[in-house]
Amino acid sequence: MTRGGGKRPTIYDVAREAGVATSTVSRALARPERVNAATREHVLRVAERLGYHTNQLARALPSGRTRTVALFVADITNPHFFGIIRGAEQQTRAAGCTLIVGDTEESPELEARNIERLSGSVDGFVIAASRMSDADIRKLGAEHRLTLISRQVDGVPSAIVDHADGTGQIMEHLASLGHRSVVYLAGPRRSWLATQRWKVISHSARELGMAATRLGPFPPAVRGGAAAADAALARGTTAAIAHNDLLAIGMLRRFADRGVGVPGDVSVVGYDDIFGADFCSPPLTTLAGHFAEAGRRAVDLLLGARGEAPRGRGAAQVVLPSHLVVRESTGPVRAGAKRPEKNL
Amino acid sequence: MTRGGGKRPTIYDVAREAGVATSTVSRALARPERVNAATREHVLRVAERLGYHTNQLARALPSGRTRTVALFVADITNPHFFGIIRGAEQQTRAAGCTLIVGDTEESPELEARNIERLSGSVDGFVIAASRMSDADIRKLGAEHRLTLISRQVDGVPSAIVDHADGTGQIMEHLASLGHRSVVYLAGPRRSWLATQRWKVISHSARELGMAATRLGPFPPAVRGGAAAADAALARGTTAAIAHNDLLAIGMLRRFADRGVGVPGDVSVVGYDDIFGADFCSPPLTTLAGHFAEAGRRAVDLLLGARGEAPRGRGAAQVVLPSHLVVRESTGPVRAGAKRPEKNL
DNA sequence: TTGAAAGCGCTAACAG
DNA sequence: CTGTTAGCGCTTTCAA
Repeated sequence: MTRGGGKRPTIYDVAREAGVATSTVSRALARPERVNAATREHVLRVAERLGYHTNQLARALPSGRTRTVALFVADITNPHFFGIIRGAEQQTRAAGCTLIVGDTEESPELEARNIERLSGSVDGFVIAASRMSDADIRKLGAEHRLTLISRQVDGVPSAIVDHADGTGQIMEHLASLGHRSVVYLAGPRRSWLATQRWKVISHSARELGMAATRLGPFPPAVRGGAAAADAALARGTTAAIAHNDLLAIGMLRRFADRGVGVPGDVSVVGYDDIFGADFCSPPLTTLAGHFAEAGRRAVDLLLGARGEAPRGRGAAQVVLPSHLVVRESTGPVRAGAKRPEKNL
Repeated sequence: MTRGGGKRPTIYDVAREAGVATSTVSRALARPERVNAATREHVLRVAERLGYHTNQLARALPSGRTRTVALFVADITNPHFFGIIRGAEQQTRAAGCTLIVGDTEESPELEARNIERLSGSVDGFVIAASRMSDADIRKLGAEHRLTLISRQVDGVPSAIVDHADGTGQIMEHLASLGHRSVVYLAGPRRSWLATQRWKVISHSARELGMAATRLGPFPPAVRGGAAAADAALARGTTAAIAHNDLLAIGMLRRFADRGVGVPGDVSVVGYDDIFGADFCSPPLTTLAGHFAEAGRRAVDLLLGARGEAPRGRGAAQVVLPSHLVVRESTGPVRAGAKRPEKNL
């Protein structure tokens, strides 16, 4: 409640004024078809006149359905999550529900605590880029309605953008440009994406006859870029794949400061195609995906829309397509470029 | 409620198990000082053992205090609002409350509807860049707990960044570079900021002996940049002030496409210093402010923290400092630059 | 300090 | 189709 000068009218007020029982008012409001058309009209008119609005809290108490869903993101500062938040917000609103957003600051403890705190006040949780362990997520998934974004765990519904396939695209792109070595600047240790991506990178590298090195972890933010760029340089690689665009942009800046040419001396690739990826210098080659759509689907999954499979065994695992956006931060290996050093 | 395999324990369960009355349990939980230390300990231990968690819904029903605040932003896509959202989220969480965010899509109707819908489910509202009329806001402010961000209305608490003073800084900066004319690419018609800024621009222009023209409105987004840039060009101005950084970045892109030099042919200034303003080309001169702090203060105002003045007459109007970040999108007028055309 | 009991506003049987 | 009557889980007088 915000504040009622003279108290907001309740169904009791409407009932008295309309000369009917409260249950009739309740039905007229929530189940119009189960009330005589005439009385319904009458009740509605009285409610209107009194300025009645149903108290969602009171409505939720008996049923336990709050029509609210909570979304947690690992870092609300990262533009990448904007798309997810926006999609989730749209879909939640479309379903007549309300969205709560929380920042878990890359902390699995904070994730768990938030869920604990909000449990009972929301109908379910959507977690984007969860840093919790598979086991903890599975446990939480058994106790609460829960869907994941950018993370897959058996038995828990999820929506991700196909970064595995996308990472393959990145590797082929680099190989076709003549790169013989690649460095992956990894994200947080607990990041599931980081693990998955490295798997694909190292596997593809073997197939393509390239050398691949994993460095890090680095904070997936612009400020992590300097250290990441320096580390990549120390390896003498010709191609660097950053954990995300934020890190890539930070690297671009560092390379510029150090007089290292991009893509002349080194090619740089990012993930997410965030706002700014198209106008940084040079514009960034990056893996794009419909993250707003991922947000929407995750909410759908949670709310049980679209006839999506339930949780537990056979929980729906939505995989959205990704595509590589080639811009100017990647290019052919320059003739006479340094040979990659040995993969330590 | 999410879902309880075997029902979540209630204070009744705890009371029975602990051999006390429910009211004692309630007190032990909410007013520890009003219960005997020994019984309190005992009750707490039992609650712990049973895995009891208070149902916030049930707690809110009698009191009407939901410990939840709603934040509405005009466009959740705009990075500018990220800072505000983040600050609001932090402060809300610090106060032990929960934040709901909503996108009002630049629509005053949607603002009003959202407030109506959530009224009763939240303790108050924070609206950033409201598009409603002063009268409507004042009315809403009388009926609900409400604070504003980037908008001032008599009698309603608010937190803004000092764009009036900041706009003066912009004008002086341009004047000192030798500009004799300036164009303001205005934001949405209903934008209070747009009106305020134009007032300062036209006033400063008179004082500084410059010509000033207002063009627009333009959508305050990157996509609005092309039309804005073309309009500015048609005026033959040497300096353009965009309603926000998004629009400015869009203009930069258009100028580049058309071969117009920035700042050689025309200087460009934006507002907000959003993510990306420092690495677009050229890096953007823009008015910066602590928007996260504005978000924090707005929540403080709402929750009545910091001993801030209440609403009504003398409602607190927090004004945060702004400062001009001079980058490379502004520069001296080139010798032999086109003369500004007559101000129509 | 503790217990009994009356709600908060709405929904959902169960009768009529 | 409509009214009566229990609750939902917690807080809060009012007594004891």
